[in-house]
Amino acid sequence: MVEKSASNGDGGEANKERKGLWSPEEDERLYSRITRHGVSTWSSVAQLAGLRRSGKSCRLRWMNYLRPDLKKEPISKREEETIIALQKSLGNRWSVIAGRMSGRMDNEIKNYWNSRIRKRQQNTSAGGKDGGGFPVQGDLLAVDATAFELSPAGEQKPVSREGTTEAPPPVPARFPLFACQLLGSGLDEGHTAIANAGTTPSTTTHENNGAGSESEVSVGEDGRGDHYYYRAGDGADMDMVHFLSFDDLLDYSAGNLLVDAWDQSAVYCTNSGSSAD
DNA sequence: AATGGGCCCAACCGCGACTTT
DNA sequence: TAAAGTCGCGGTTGGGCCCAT
Repeated sequence: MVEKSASNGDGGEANKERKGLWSPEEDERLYSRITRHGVSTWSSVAQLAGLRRSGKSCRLRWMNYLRPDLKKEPISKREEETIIALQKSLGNRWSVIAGRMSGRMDNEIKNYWNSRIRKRQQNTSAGGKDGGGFPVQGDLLAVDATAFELSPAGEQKPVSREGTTEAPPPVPARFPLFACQLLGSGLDEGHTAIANAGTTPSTTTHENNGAGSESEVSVGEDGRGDHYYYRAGDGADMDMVHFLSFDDLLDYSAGNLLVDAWDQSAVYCTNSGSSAD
């Protein structure tokens, strides 16, 4: 499908639209054009930059490759966990998932999912797990997607992804959100705690997407400042939980909550009812 | 060193949604 | 209100790289 441009050379038909891989010169033209003049419409960008590319192609190139805020490094384990969690909750809504991750584009996430995670999932299923074959212990379980769409007092306005200079929304000192990831066995799939914790310690309920039931948990500071503990009301079933600081959840450069922030260092055992270091 | 297979990723396509005229 | 233009999304493809043989 990807037609490796036979007419790459300038000696080709002048009006023919180019396809295939982008040359460094084309990248430079597009980058310069957008950084200096912004984007009115993508088709005009192509014209004004002197590119024989469709507006669509220009948009894709900018969004997936040239944008200065894109992360170039490989997707981390944390990001992978985030992708898994959000895909489970949101399905293949890659643009929405990408919108919740800093510096990643839908295409990249989609490719990552299709080439690695999905295959691993298939392998896991083939390996004897029934049903979804997913998740496995340690994975983030079924985040309630709506929990990540909290819009505190309308502070989160949509942010254009089109390379505009629009200022990000104001940053509250603390975001009233807390989340934790279950690491151990004992709870049904779907347990993820997302709690309002404007005043701590507080008590709230945790979501149970799988079974639909709720039980009470307590939420409070762990004494280190930014981390919060999570304890099931019955205090018996949960082996380990995984904590996030509020700050970790935020990524205001993207104007969205950042879920890619599981704090690997903050794992606590609560089986005995006491948090451990 | 050659080659074949698998994997990764860039980029295209089709289509629906949205905006403008 | 309808038509045309544009954008954005998800699915898919195929070239190139890497690794095992």
